[in-house]
Amino acid sequence: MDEKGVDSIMNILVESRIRLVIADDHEVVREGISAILSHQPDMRVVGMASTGPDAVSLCGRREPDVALLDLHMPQTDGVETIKQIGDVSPQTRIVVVTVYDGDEYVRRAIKAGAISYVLKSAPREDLLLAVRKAHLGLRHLSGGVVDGLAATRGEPVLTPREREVMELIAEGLSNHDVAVALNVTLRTAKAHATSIFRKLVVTDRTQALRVALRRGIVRWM
Amino acid sequence: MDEKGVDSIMNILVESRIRLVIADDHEVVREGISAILSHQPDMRVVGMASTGPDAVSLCGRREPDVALLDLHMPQTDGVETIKQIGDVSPQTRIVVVTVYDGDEYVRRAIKAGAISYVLKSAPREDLLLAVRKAHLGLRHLSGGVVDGLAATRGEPVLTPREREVMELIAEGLSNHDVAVALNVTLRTAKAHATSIFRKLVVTDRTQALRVALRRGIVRWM
DNA sequence: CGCCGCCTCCCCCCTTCGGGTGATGACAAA
DNA sequence: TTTGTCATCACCCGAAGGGGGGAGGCGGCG
Repeated sequence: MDEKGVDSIMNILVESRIRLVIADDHEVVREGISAILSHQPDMRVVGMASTGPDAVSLCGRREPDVALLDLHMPQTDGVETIKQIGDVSPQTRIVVVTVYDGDEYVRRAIKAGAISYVLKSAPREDLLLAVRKAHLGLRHLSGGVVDGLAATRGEPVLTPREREVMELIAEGLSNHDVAVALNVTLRTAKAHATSIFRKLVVTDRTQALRVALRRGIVRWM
Repeated sequence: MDEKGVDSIMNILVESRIRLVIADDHEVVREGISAILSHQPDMRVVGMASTGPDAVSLCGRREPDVALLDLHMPQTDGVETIKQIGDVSPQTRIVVVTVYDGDEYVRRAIKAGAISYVLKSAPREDLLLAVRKAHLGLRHLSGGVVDGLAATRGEPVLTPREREVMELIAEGLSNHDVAVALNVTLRTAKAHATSIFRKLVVTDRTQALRVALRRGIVRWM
């Protein structure tokens, strides 16, 4: 093979690399993911962002094959960001990379359009596999995530109204204040609370807050 | 200057680099910190660990100038790890690198022997500055951390017993169960709870849990 | 020494919470 | 249509939570 042939093959290889965008508010994490991925011969990081809106506009401009996205960024609703990226760059597969393994986070992210969910604590193989599978349109979930989902499978899910009440409880509101906030009577607020406690298998609002935080039913800051 | 001269100067430079150990349970974070620091001409990463005990033994073997330590690692008490590193490698300066900005975390880490406290969300300059200052024995705190400490300065501090009660409350125990757990009467448990609520400026245990989590008075998982 | 903070316990009082049980209308799926 | 879920509201009632005040022992500290 002559020089030209090698060159064109090289070009094809470079051009066919998986084009990646990384979005995370922690610089060390961006650098870490970038360091791991950009050493892969079949991958290429084409942009990084540190906020949700930046990530959206970046994906709109670069239209990457895969976007790695942290759900938790300041002034950013992770789920909303996923949807917006889907709007501006429909062919981009979104891999959520985060520390949260609450099953509600996973559920919502997947529902919003994310194809995969990888934990920051996962080994790098997991991350690499998720990216490559995502590029092929295949779903991939970190081990811990799958366990979490399996453990809660079949468990009752909070209704929208109940989740709303749960969020107010998580903010420290009493049943009375919840009732006022939602423009319902105290009885109704209590009924929702009781239903929530039953579903979360707890006996009071403090325990409910614990479970809701762990499960990702309410977000923390 | 001849070749040999250049070589020996290079050797001196390399040998005089700040020797670093990185401990974090998230591989992407380890890689990120490593990527940022190892590109600095005056720094050199001599080891990485992913658990507290590993970090301790690693510091014992390598005796680095600076150890970057995440407070939150599985099966690991961050404060205890700091103390142990101080024991096995007294000349190592410990820089805590973490996501938590609760002032109690900072207080405890500093008290246990950490010289600095940097947030993962801080810009890389902050991290680099902290490492260089730590090497010189100078304290450095991330901006957000300083604010957090300033905001709570002069505020009442929970007594040891109160913190103990707060932790039980955070685990979802009722006043009665707290009393049983601590082998005191219900009145005493309630008295502690009341005192805690007054100090945290809240009206009930659910709000107390919120504040305690945010302030780092109790740890989450 | 006296003072103060901490921990312990006690009293009374009222509010809030949570369980049990039941009911209504709305709306959607089968 | 029947069935089911959801959201709303209701009653009773015991348990728990929380505020107020007070008090004794104990240890540190000026």
